[in-house]
Amino acid sequence: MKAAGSTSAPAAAGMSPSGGDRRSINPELWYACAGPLVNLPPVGSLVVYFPRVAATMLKDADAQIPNYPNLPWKMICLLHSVTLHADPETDEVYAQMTLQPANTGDKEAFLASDASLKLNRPQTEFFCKTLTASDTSTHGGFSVPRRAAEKIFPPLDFSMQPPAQELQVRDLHDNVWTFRHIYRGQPKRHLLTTGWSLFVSGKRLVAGDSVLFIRDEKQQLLLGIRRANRQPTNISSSVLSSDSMQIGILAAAAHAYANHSPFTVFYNPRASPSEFVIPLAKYNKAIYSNQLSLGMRFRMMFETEESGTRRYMGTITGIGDLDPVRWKNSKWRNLQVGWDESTAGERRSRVSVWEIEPVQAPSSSALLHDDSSDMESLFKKAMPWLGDEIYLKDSQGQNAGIHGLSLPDYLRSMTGPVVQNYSASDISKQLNLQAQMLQQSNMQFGGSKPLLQQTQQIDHLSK
Amino acid sequence: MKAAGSTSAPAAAGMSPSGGDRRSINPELWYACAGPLVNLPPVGSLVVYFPRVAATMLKDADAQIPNYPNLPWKMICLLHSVTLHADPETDEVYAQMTLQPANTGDKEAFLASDASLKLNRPQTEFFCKTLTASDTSTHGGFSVPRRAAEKIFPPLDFSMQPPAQELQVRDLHDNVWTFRHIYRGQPKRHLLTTGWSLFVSGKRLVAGDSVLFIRDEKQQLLLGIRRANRQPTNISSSVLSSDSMQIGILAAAAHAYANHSPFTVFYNPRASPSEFVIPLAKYNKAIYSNQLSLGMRFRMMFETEESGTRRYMGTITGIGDLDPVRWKNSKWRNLQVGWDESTAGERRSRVSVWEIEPVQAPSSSALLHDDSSDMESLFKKAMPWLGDEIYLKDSQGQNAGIHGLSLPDYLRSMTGPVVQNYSASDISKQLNLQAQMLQQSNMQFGGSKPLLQQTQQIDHLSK
DNA sequence: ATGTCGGCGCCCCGCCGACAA
DNA sequence: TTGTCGGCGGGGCGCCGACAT
Repeated sequence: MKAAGSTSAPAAAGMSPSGGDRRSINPELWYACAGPLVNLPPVGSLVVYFPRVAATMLKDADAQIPNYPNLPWKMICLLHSVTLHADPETDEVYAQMTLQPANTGDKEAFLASDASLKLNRPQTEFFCKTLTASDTSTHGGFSVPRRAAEKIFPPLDFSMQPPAQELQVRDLHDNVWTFRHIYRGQPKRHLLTTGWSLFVSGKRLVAGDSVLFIRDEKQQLLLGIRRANRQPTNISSSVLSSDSMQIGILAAAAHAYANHSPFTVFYNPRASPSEFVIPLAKYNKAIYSNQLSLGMRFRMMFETEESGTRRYMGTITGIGDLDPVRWKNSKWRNLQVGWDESTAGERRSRVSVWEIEPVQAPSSSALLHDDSSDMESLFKKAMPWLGDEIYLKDSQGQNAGIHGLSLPDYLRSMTGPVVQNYSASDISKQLNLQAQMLQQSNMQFGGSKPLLQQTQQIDHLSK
Repeated sequence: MKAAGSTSAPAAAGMSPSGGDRRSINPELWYACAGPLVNLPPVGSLVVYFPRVAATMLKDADAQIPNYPNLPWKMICLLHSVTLHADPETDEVYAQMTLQPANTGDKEAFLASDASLKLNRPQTEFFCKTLTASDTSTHGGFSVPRRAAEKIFPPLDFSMQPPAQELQVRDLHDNVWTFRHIYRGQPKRHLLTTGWSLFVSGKRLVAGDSVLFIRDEKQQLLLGIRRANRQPTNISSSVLSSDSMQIGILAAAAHAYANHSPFTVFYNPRASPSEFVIPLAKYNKAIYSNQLSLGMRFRMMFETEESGTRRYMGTITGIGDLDPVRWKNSKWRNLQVGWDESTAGERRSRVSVWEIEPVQAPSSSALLHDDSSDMESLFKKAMPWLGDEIYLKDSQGQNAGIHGLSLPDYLRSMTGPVVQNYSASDISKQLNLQAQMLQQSNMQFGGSKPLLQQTQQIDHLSK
């Protein structure tokens, strides 16, 4: 019974080449690796792209690079495509997005942008564990947290002594890893033994890195990794100076902006401290409906140790551009904040408006007690972003207003032929934002009626 | 005697952290890894930079990238600095160069460029071996070629049975590797045993990769690696699209060209099929003194399997730009050639003028039998590049001539105060090219007299 | 519930000469 | 001269429960 090595598990545990090299990444696994806060905008929607933020992600200093005066701080773009990737060496996940500078006159795209406000990332059963020294040493296997094993792994046959099974798990590149899953020890516990050390050495995992198992819709087991935050590996190696990379990002954006031509950006959710591609509707909503003031309370979502989420509360302590000269009117991270639970530099001291959720004083709402009577001001209050700065030619800080799309036009566009592609309930979901805000405005148009009809009525009234 | 494992070699063989992380790369080792043909121009010299070639190295296709009409095909630049690097992950060697667009009026720099025509890379005792399956398997050690061991390693004490010693070898990052060097077997041979497999796995070497040992001037052993040509790992991963990288290279060059500001380029000698930074004197000499014609015979240097050099002979079969439209007048690889020993696609079918050595018909020389009598035409023949296209504003193909530097001025500049920093013999070496050519022109100014004096005499005569 | 450790069996790493190319 | 192999000895990989937290 002590014959430890006499396991009948196949010796062929380990990586298998698995044919298709360029197969597409499993989105559920990609999102799981990217973390709970990541939510890519859908293809076909409008987004706000911050080229200078993207450039800054590479390298903070502003050395000998041109400043591209004709490149605006933000560009409104149509998101043509999103491709999910994983670095074959490191398994680092990243997304490739094709953007094209666009007019907000693209009605369908604007609706899609609104639609993206609902969470459209796949929600999958998963668990994530940070590897301990024991997990990564060559001395033993992987200790599976009890809840995790019961939730994700196929149930063991407890009539066996000890209960054990072989798990086949695919990684981001569709390589199959084989592990022996056994329930043993005193007290009893779930362990991955045979095959585990090959995985650790193959992926070059060290204590502090995380491993993550999910069960997809077909009950297949998948696994991904998240490396601990190491020192940011010097990007500028062997090919291109980081200066040239910054210039490349800025020049590519400037060229695309001037020609309305498509271009490509890369987004690495775990390496980038912040996003530089934001759904247009999310941006507009935040900019125009959050009444900002010093001392205002807000909540903001953060990722927890084990890939969960939790909200922290904070207070706005300052409003102003990060750098008054170079970042004038960028509106990116222009809020200075303090946190209720402050373990000093743990959380960022600057955030962007669209990252926070304002905390409403529960007793009163400015909108509720507003005595406006004419429809137009009601609209302005309900969808205030429609009036200002919806187009992108504001690189110098002046708002330019909507080009070629009046307020009634925009509303009519929502009921035009394009919208007919959506079912009424789809529209209802996509316009969820407006619906909530309209209802907040105390406009009694029919309670729970589909919003499409509401909008049609509004359209008529506003003529 | 069969006690194989009872070796007294320390078990601590392997990598040592070795403190200083950012210590500078050993130039001898760097050049050895770079290959026998690589010869970086010296700091302070003038070079010709081909921005579009540098961009093309990344990616061949010309997708959505702007064409930068104001960016010339070649830029004459002052080489401010050269830093040698090695990728910490792969040990791939590369160089970082700071360039600044310059006038050829910089006399000192022009001289330095001439000086660079002599081989200034360190010549070091070394050997290079391509690893066999046995060398990289876990079954055994490394079989050292006899000549190599005798030339590079410290001599063994052959009174021992068997003769053996411990070798301490530093890699590019100054990590120390310890190997047991033993002379044994029947027939006798040199082997590296203990410590070798740690090196192979640590560097992730596979059969086909090469390892390279050198003994530097202080009798220290150093080692480097050259990986076999694998498929070019997709550059555009996780940070930047290859489009943006191309744009970055072009825009950085264009910006620097417009502002005469310094910029940075990276040169990877083993990944780049060709150089895009050429000493100005080498370029000019090739362009203006090689009388090109169809059918002309030439020789060209190639790297051999084991890091040696050999010349192949070929014939010019065509003269013309690579792409008549996009690459008009680029002069880069504008020669179509055939090779005497042709194993089909083994050698490139297109080369640049400065890569080849024309084969002179030994019986006659156009210069020798020329009957020109006036000095000016003699100069034109001796240093023909002085008259034409020495400055860089020829992006559209027209030559622009020297700006602000007449022929006598240029010659006088060679004897001006700046030159006083060099000793007479230094100058003699640096002007080696001109010396040879002047002598070819049959100008009898004093035979072996230092060239500085020759030039002064010329300067007087030309007034 | 789970991280670390001592115990220990056996796999395979790695050193050896034989042999052939 | 040097690439590959069979032989084989022992170090360490890796499976086990004990024990602590």
